[in-house]
Amino acid sequence: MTVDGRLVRGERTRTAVLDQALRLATVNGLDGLSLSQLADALGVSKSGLFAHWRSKEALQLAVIDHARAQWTDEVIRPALAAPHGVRRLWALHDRRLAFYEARVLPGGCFFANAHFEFNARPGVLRDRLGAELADWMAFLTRLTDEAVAAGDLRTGAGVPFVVESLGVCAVMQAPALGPDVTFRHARLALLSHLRALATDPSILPELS
Amino acid sequence: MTVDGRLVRGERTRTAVLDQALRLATVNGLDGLSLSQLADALGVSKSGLFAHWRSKEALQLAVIDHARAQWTDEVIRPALAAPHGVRRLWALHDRRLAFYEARVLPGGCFFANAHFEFNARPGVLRDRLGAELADWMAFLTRLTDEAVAAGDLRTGAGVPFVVESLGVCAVMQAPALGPDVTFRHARLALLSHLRALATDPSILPELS
DNA sequence: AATATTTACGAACGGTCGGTCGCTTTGTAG
DNA sequence: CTACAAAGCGACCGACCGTTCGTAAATATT
Repeated sequence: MTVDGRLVRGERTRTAVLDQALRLATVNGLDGLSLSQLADALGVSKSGLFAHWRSKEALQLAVIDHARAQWTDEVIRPALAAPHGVRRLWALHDRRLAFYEARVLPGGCFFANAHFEFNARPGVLRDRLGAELADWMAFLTRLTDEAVAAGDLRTGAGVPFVVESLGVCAVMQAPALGPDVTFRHARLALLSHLRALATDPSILPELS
Repeated sequence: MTVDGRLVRGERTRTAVLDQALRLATVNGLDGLSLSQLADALGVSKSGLFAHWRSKEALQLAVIDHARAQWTDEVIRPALAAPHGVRRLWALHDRRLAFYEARVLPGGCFFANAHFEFNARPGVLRDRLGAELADWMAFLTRLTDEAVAAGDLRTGAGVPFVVESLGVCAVMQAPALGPDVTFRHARLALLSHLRALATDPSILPELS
């Protein structure tokens, strides 16, 4: 069971390209992403990119996959370390905002940017992004339902929408209005919203 | 006191161009806006546009002005017809969502799209958009403060951020998750949030 | 009537875009 | 050693981009 050195090299290159492409896409847009700029930033040739993806659109779809994997690794998985219930919901929000604050992606949030970029441009990319959004909201709904089932929340109505709203608005406002005040608003707002619905508000943290 | 026929013609053209440019910008982005497409859509020549704006950037700045004027006319002014206090705050949210629902702009919300497009691209346009956002949040804060001063709300802390969050998230999700359910979520969420803070929740409407 | 200004046009420019083609290099397999 | 496949490159293509220039028509001023 040996490995093909050519394939591992290809895979390594592909990962490096997707990392850079993801970062560039958050700055210039998923469509504004230029293969020339991408190749230059990586020190490879533009035509070499076509050895890995047959078209720009194929690469864009791969970037979406890559972004989802990163989101899962750096936001969802850490949040799942929190105990079930409303604390896990809070952990997800907190972790998400920390992801934005750390400026992992120079353009803030890949998915938020992409949703707004493609919300009126029919095609494969928009359909794909729409499916990602539906998945994400379903996940938020599941966490909310679990918090209700665990007896942490009196009701979960509207909670997923509020969680998503505060996260999206925070990443939109942070560059213009300042990250500190913006993310603090986003945390305080969800804390107070969840506390108002919680059977035991004391299990939610106080902000320092 | 006669008028110069050349100037009125120019002004008429300028308005028509900005109308179309604003619509196109919400679809392809303020930067993705192409002068060729814009000229074709209007049946004028591309070079003719340079008689009115010296560069694409100058036109983009004019589009921002135009978008602000439209927002004032179609969202802010109608909302100001509501009585002072929390009802005016609600009217603003409701009117804003109605603006989105009516699909006045095919791409939903010019400013939300533009904020996400430029949040990592330094330059005149980003600075200008940032100033617009600060103005808008200051306006929301003023309306909130008035609602507190009128005795309608026990506290206004966090209210502007929540109002903005729900509006932005709604226009982001509507195309992918369906306008009806999305805007209903956005309305219910703010209603319940405001009612929880209201001294007299009954002055806020029930959703049919 | 002569002149100036505003509006608008067509043609052309240099530059960048996504994409193709033929080739070389690197590594695997028989 | 040979044959093959994956990775990667440089040159080139047509299309579109924002912009400039010279010009013409309409409308104003003198």
